[in-house]
Amino acid sequence: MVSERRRQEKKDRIIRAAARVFALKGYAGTLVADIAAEAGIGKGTLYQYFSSKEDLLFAVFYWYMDKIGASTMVGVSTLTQTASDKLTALGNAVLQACVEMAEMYGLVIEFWAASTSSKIEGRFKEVFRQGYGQYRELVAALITEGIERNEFRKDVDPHLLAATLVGTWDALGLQAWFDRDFAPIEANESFMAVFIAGLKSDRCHQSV
Amino acid sequence: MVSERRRQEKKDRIIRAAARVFALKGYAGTLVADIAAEAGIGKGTLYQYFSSKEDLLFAVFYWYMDKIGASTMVGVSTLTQTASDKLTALGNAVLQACVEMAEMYGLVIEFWAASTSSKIEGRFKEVFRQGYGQYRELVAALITEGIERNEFRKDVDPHLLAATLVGTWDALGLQAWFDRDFAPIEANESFMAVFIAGLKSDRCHQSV
Amino acid sequence: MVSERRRQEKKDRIIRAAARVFALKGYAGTLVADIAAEAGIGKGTLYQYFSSKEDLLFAVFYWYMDKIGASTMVGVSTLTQTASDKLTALGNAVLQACVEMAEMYGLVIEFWAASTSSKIEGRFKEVFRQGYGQYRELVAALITEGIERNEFRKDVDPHLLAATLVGTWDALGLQAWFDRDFAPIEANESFMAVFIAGLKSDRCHQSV
Amino acid sequence: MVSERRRQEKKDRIIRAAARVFALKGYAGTLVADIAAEAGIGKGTLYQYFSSKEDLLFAVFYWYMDKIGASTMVGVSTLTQTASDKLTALGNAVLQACVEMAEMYGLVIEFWAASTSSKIEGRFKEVFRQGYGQYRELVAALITEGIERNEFRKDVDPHLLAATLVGTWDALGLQAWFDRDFAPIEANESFMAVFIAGLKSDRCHQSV
DNA sequence: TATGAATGAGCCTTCATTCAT
DNA sequence: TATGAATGAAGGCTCATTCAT
Repeated sequence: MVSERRRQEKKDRIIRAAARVFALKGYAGTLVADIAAEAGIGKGTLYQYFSSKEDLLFAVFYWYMDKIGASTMVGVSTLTQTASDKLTALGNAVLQACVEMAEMYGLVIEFWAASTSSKIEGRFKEVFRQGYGQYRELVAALITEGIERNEFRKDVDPHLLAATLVGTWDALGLQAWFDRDFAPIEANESFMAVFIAGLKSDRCHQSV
Repeated sequence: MVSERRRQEKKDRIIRAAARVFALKGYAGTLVADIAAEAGIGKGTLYQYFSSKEDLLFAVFYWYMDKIGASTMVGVSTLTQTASDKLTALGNAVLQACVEMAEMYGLVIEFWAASTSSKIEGRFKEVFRQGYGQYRELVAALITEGIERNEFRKDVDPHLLAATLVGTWDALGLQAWFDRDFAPIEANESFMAVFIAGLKSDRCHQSV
Repeated sequence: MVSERRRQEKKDRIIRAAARVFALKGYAGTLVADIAAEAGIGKGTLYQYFSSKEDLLFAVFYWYMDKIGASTMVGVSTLTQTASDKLTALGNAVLQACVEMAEMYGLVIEFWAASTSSKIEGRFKEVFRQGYGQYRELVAALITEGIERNEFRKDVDPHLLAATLVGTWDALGLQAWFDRDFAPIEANESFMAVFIAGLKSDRCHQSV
Repeated sequence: MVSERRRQEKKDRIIRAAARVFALKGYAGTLVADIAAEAGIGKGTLYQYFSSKEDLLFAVFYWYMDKIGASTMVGVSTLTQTASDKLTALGNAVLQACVEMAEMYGLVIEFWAASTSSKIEGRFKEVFRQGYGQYRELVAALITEGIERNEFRKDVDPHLLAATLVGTWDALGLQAWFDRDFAPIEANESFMAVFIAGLKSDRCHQSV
């Protein structure tokens, strides 16, 4: 029996190969043979590590969510002072990850599409919900922090805004994937300048 | 030969049936037989109106874009005074359309996913680009209008912001589809309050 | 929709084609494509009538049991006078059916083999049991009739003997299939002469 | 190189393991991995002793024929006086072997089924023919002996009867395998009482 | 024109066999 | 020698499309 470590490494290699192919051709458009070829292994070998094409999609999904989560968390953990800066930096970090994995973004769409297919809906939706949930919590916490620090106006609902912000970043990532000329970070900075100004505006008005 | 009018009516009926089924089961998960059954016709008949399943997806796509466009335009055409109000109202109109066609939103994902499939990528991407382009133009025009009316600060890039705003609304619609408890219009109003405050904030600062 | 009658006719044609191929090549050795070719239809068509290869094996099984049952019953229903004659004639009728369907006998072995495969064991075994059960009942009834008519000795167990007789005929059929030079009917007449003499022997001894 | 003896022992162990698994799951239903596991060796090791799965089936077949033959011969060699007793005892010995190896009987069916598969038909059929041939010869010899000893009537064909008797015992064995509640030896004694009475009946009639 | 029975290309998956260790 | 990971040929089944009615 080979070491568990070797096995896991091979699984990872297959997952990354599958991620590339799924992202490029979509789930339905991908042949198991394509993935095997991309991973440099035989078709049968793949089935020693994953029980089905669908199972492999799940594995790619979890891997991707982890990866994105890690990028985001790294971005956050290295944040500095003000809530404003943290928010902007968080968005940029997420979008930076999107840009760096541009060719992977197609995956997200495949995941959404897969969550439509009734058979597997449940498994995907739940993890999606959790992933986005954590993410939104993080953003909401930063907004709340800003409010408590008297940086932001007090009459906003952190959770509603967080949901929207997360959506915005998602959409910028999507757009960057769709149109490689689009610069999502630039757009985000431009946007955040306005948005954060809005978050601070109440203090401004109060000061008037 | 039946009248061209009758033929078009039947095509529409098939398109709407296909839209429902695609939205529910996804493109890959949909059988041509499902669509025929939903449309109340025979499988063979369908091929007298559309040359292939893919062709039908295109038809649904065009139909959907038109429909969304119309909703949006209706929303815009009934707008009132200030650019701020117009922007908020436009977003709400779009989201209202999303909510009303909630069960159709799955289509958008299918369209995105389809645009990944290399075979048909081109056709979709172009129409997508055009649709979103028009939409962004509209939003950018409203922002420009606000700037010119001295309603908004002058140091923003209307096109960048427009791209972001459109993305935000898209994302809220997606989230509403994904989580039926999510209230996108409420979220949008909360968000737009902040965002528009930000757009006006420069004037505020200037006035200080 | 075609008439139910046409559909049933086609099903029968497929079943007979499948029976020929299964008998010739065995279940495992048979390709679905072989059966389709033998039936003169496309592979896909077969699946409009049977949900799987295994399902088709069941259909062949039921068809075969019916057919054998019918032959047997016909043989019995036209029987004449004495229980001795009836028994011999029944055996001959069964073996006659075996000879006529010689190329089908392989099926029986496939059925037995299939009943080993755990997945389907239950379905087969039960019908087998019933089929053989009826058959044995019939033979036992004839022996009982012979006893009551004072044709046969009274100290025999009709059911035990019936089980054995049925087995004997089965085995002669098997042997005839295995070795085309073997004449099962001749063997059966030779055997039944002795066996029936044995059944009558007690009376003979008594008469001494 | 290990001793030839060790090698043969290991081969035997594999054969017995294969026999158990083939009998339980059938040839087609058995994975080579199952056999290896049952034999407590690796899959690859198996191929150092047998060149293929089919080859292993042949080995099991020869092993089984030997084993059955041995049982039978043991039964015969310990037989006593009269031909009647010898015949009954032989049948009982065979059936006793069947009962003792009940879980192995499935093998016989697999062998029959395998002999249907055109690829290997020849090899099996020949050995089957030989095995059954020897067996029938033995029975025919006993019947002839009975005739010569004036124990049995003279107007019977020993070979035809022998073929039938062997078939009967085979069928009783099959039935015992199929229905574990069936008592083949009891059935055989009941049957042989009648059959041997029939074989003696001519003398009776002559004496009248 | 409308139908759905017929079709077969295409693809996922299995598993006997090989081979590097 | 022993192993089990790797392999890919083979085959069951699906489903978009065609076609006879």
